[in-house]
Amino acid sequence: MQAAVQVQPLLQPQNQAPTPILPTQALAGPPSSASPNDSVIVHDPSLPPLSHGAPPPLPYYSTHKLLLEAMQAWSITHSFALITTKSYLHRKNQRALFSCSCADRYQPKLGPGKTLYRITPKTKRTECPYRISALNVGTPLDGKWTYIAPTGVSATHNHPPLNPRNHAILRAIHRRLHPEIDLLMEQLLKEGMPPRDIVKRLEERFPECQLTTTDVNNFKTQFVAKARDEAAGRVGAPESISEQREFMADYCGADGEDNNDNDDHSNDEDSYSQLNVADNSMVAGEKRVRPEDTLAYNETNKRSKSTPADESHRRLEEANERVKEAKKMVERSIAILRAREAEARAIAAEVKAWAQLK
DNA sequence: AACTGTTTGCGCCATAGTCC
DNA sequence: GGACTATGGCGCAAACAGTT
Repeated sequence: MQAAVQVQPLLQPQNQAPTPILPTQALAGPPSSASPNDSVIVHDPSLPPLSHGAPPPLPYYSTHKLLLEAMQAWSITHSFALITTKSYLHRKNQRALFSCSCADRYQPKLGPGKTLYRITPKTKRTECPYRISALNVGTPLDGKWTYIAPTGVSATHNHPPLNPRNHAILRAIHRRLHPEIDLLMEQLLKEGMPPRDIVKRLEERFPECQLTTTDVNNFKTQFVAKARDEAAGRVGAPESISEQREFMADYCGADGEDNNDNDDHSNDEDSYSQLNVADNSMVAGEKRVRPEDTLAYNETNKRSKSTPADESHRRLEEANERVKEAKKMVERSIAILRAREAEARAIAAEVKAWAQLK
């Protein structure tokens, strides 16, 4: 079993010159009289001024995701959120671009008569130029992720401080950094507590996250679906493709994808179909299954079948194998969850330490 | 070859509508 | 007024296309 990803120790201080902190007053925001319905980005005078410039020097991290989490922990204390907008290879080095969550431009939809229109005026996108380049100065296997301090316009925001109360990404980041929030929410839901009471309880325990009853209801929807799947016997396998790949990367020590660019993909079609027929849950190297592939496989499989008794025996063995795999996955999932909780606590401690140093 | 932009699909979340 | 549900916006990453 591969060891859980560890936060790398600080190898050396950042050698970039610290970015000058620009005036902390945010650029022109909506007028203070604007109602929440007029604009989503509403300036809340109770919030601290929006930070510009670079985060404090951070230790190296083994993955860009861990670096992002550390930066997110820093950003939410400065009333904005960072998201990954790009992840790519640059001269054999892995790089990623972290942007302010308001960075994107809202893309109007094409309406009747080919006229562009806005479906919703409630977009949180302001084309904010704030961005940070992250790069891996180590190897893909032994990552040493760090960042390049933003300068000039890239170090500024074009919107007021964000309030978690009306900015879902901030709340989502809080939840990611504090897995206890989800655990407590699950526990209270199991006890049958109504959403508004759950919100009150969570606010007492995690005042900074500012959850809403909608968050609780959305969590409840997932929670109920998960419980239904478990009752139906679908346990262990992560749901999304990215989770699946991440899970298998941790589980198998690989990235769940074909690492070798020169791999022969000629058998891919077969593997897609076999995965679909053999197991409804997702497995390593999961690829989406096209209906036509399933039909083609079923036809092929029908022709190659031996006696019904042999077939039943084979299916029983396969089923037993799948049960064993599912059990391993559940154990591994629990281990990963515990490791991530520890990471989140370590990151939070680092952020606190930086805040105190400041 | 390296880099950047666009498209696509999945899942999470917000909102509006409905019901109690 | 609050809970619940359906629907659509948006974050994110991968794949692909286009450009330098």
